[in-house]
Amino acid sequence: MQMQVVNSLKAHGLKVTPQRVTILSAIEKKGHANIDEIYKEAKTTNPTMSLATVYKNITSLIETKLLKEVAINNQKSKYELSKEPHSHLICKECGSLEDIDSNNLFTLNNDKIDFDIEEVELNIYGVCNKCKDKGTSKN
Amino acid sequence: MQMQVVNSLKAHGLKVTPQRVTILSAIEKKGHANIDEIYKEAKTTNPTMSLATVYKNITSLIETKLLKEVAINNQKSKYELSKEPHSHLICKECGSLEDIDSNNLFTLNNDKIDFDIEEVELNIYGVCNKCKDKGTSKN
DNA sequence: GATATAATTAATAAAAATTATTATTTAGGA
DNA sequence: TCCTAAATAATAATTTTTATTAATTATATC
Repeated sequence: MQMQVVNSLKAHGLKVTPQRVTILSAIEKKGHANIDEIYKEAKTTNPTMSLATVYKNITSLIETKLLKEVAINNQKSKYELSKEPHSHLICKECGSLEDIDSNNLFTLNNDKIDFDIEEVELNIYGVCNKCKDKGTSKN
Repeated sequence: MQMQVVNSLKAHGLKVTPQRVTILSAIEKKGHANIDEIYKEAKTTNPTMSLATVYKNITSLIETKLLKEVAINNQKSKYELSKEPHSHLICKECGSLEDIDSNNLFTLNNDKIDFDIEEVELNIYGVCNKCKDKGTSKN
């Protein structure tokens, strides 16, 4: 079995089920995938896998920070294994998504990357000053 | 009527309907809003407005670049009026979204912004080299 | 290794979100 | 003002996501 995936589940306090191993392996194989792609890929290994199981596990895998959601304009969210901070090249034609290293990103001007950039978007997630003052209450 | 909104619609070749004016005004008022928020706000002005109309118009307003989708992890997409390139501060507690100027962003280290940054994400949209070579075919 | 128990799963139903259909209305040009 | 294509409201249909439940299973403890 995928020892890396198994250890990762254990390290995050999740039971090691074949479904979870399959889901994580599917994502690992694909790099990034949306729910349907994960489900389809997972079924090749585990044909009895239920779609609801995929949904439920994606949620808990995100909660335990094993996975990361990548929300994308005009597409269903994709999911990736948690890894070093990085950015994405998202193709507006085919929808493909590719990791890029964020480190040397700001030498991008000199055409080192074969990609027609149409739009650059930086999203900063965190906790706003209101919430910081209020504790953890939702509003 | 909202002259600015009316002119904007005309300039983008869309018919000026009260529904569209209402939708754009609602977004303008809110700054950013998801479908439900737009619908709710729009109904205060136009109580007979149909939800399907909101969906359909959001689509055409995005197609004509009058609106921009902001896909967000763990939330429904929000929509904003097209404007100068900028970034967003997205609160993981309350889900609030605030514009920030991208220009002086990289002096951010020195705590000028009252926001606990947990994650910075830069998404670059465009056309990949494959699609560039292939024309406009989808795959 | 066997057992108890809480968590997980498959199957399914239910709910929520989005898109399609259609008859009617309307915006904008002739 | 009239014509026509586009837009709308109402609704149905579809798609996506979540909840329910009985059966199964992972794992901790013996």
